Amino acid sequence: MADVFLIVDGNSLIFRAFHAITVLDYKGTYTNAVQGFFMMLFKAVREEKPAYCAVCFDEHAPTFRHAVYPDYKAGRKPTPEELKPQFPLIRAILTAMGLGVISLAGYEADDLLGTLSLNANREGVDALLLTGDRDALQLADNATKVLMTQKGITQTHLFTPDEVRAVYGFTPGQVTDWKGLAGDASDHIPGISGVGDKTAVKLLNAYGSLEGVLENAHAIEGKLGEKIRAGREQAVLSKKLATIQRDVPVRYDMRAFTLHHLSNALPLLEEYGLNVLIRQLSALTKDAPAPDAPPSAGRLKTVEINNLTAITALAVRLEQEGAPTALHMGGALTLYSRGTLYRVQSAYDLLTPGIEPDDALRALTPLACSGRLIVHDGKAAMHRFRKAGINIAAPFFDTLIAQYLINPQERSYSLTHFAREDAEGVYTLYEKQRGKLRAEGLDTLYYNVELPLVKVLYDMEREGFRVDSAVLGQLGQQYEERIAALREEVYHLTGVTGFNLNSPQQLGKVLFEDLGLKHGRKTATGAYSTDADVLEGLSEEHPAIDKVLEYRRLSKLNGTYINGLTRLMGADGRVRTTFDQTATSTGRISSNEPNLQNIPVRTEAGREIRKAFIPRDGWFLLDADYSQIELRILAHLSGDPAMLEAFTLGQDVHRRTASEVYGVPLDAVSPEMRSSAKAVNFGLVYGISEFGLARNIGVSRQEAARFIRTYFSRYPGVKRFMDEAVANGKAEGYAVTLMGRRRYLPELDSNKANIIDFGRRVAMNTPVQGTAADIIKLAMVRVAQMLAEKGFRARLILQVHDELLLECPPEECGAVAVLLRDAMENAADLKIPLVAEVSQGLCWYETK
DNA sequence: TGGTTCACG
DNA sequence: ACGTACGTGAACCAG
Repeated sequence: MADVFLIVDGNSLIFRAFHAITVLDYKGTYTNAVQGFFMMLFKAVREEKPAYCAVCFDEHAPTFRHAVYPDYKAGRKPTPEELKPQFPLIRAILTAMGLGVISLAGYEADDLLGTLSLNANREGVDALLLTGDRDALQLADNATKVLMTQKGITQTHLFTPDEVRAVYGFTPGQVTDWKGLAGDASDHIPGISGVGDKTAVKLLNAYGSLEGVLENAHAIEGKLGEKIRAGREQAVLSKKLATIQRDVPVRYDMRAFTLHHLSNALPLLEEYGLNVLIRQLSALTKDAPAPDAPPSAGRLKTVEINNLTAITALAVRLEQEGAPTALHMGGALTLYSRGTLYRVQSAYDLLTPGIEPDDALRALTPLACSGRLIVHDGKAAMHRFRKAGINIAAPFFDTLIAQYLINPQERSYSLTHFAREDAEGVYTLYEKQRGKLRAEGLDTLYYNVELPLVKVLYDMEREGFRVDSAVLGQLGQQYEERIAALREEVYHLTGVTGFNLNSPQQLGKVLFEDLGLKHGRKTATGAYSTDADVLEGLSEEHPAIDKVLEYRRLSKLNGTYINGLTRLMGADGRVRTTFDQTATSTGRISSNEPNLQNIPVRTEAGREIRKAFIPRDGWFLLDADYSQIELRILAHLSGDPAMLEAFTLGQDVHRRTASEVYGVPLDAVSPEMRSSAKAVNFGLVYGISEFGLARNIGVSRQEAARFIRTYFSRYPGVKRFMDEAVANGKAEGYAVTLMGRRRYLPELDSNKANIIDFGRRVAMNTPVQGTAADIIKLAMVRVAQMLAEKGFRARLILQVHDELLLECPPEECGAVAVLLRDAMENAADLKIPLVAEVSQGLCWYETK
């Protein structure tokens, strides 16, 4: 048996539903038509089990129609106020369900029914038309049946051609003739006045068609004959009005309108308190086959945007007040300017001048919930919709993220730099980027990692991190007391009172002029450097130095972390960072307002601050850390045998390096040797330079150079990798990560040695740091997906480059810890294992 | 606004 | 003879 395509006359059913069901008022929102409409739809789905389903809507082009037929449907009553807002809601629910929502300017729903059914038949698919409009009976044939609504909302009558004949006494082909003669008051088709249903049937039986009747009108006697002759023109026009067009130029993809995603609308139904529908839908989907694919990255690649008939692109530009300034929908452009939304062309009645921005966004719910949203900065759009009370789907395509992948080093990614600042611009940009991503091998990274990450980060931003302000306050008080004491000590010890210790300039003057200490480096601007490195070198020279260093450390902690964090705490006791997915040249994510990626940990005084970062009551924090991920990546990328072996054997990699470089057995490595070796390993990751290494471990440049030479003789694979990274960067013009992320290296073509050297270090560092970024991003997407799939309540709340933090209810901790570790360790398949360590605690301090 | 410093990976 | 370890963000000062 052929598949069935259920095609619904939306307008007809909605009006019927509205009048059939007593008006319901749910928190000020009328939903009676919504409920009635979906009850009818569900019944048809339940009984007829269609494979595909689309709902068609009228979309008038008033000027055109009125010019041709001035009196056309002039008597139509205006849509009741309580019904108007239910149209967009119904479209939103349908779209969320993944069903077709089809309309085209200048065409009525029945023309779309005629076209869609004919197209389906041509593909060997049967059509079932659900409508209350008897015009549709003309479409009945062997492959198209009509399910006509009767009284109320539950009774329907199934019409085949035979059934039409049995009930009405004429064939489907004669429906238009019949309408031409008898008219249809409900559809405002005049027909011939004085000719009713019965008479029309008799006339058709006698003469076959309207034309037959008119040709023989002269022979019809009496008053009837007069009326027919007088109504000739009316009749011809009426027949024309009743004739359904079957060649509407509408574009859509029937096969995309499966019934596998109906339950995606449950959140929306819940939001409007449509409990009856929730129950019916649950029953309906219980024994339905499983969806063909979860809503994941895979689906994103297969959806063809050109086949969509609904709105396809939306640009939301967020200004300071957060109002959208330009909205664009499926070829129709609407502009929002100074409090007024101007409609150029629109499918939505809600988009009229004077509308509130939030209402405009609500009108766009169908698109936003459809998973077909193309937007510049999807995460911001998700937040903006959420502010209007709407939870939208993850973006189908994010031009901001695409632009970042194409070149992660732009100064700014604001839309104006890349496209016209409206949705048409966004759409055009999308089309260009799609090809570019594919051409540059960035497809997989984009669709499997960066794009799905947008929603993961959105959820993390919404979640936030609970902070105990009492702990923070207490700590702040301790810091401040100590800071005040230190300030006085410095004034006393230096003999200079009242200068600003926070001013490097003033401090430099006191230390290097007043006290005459010998200055170290100078800064780029020629001032005395007073940074910690320099001061530590002077520690023995003057007792004030150590006090200054401690003052600096505590001021930092108090200013940035105690005061800064307190300022940014929400009313619910949580801080919410903003993750920036386009901030770094290497692929890392950054965090700001507040930056939660630089909360102190290295010193005990600072680490205390982590005691203020806590889970919600009764829950735990889970903290998962990659162990030495960058060195593991370096080992993988270089293939160096000694380095690979260190990780294969599970050795302490810095100790192994020391053993190699100093030529001593592993157990003969002293802490100092290990420390120097560790600095070398860091240096390698950063793109080694003798100068940098020398400065970092405090040896001469010559010694550092010898150190590096020795290292490379022990790790020739690493040496080869570094040389090749630079050579490849020079040849290709960019550095590349394991997953294909690029960073361009114009520095290598500079004629300044220092710039070229910088380019060389970047060429060496980017593949390492960038690959680590690729890997943890993929792990985040997988963790989020697995938590959702398994229905865990645990959620991601923070990423710190090689570390993931989750908030987790106690009963899930064991299972989630395992899931986390697995996801992180299997996010990439390297020549050596990736290792992630998970710990659990009641504050961030405890998880270390 | 840019410079300096310092918190993190 | 340069100026440098790679990648960030925030606070503060100076102009």
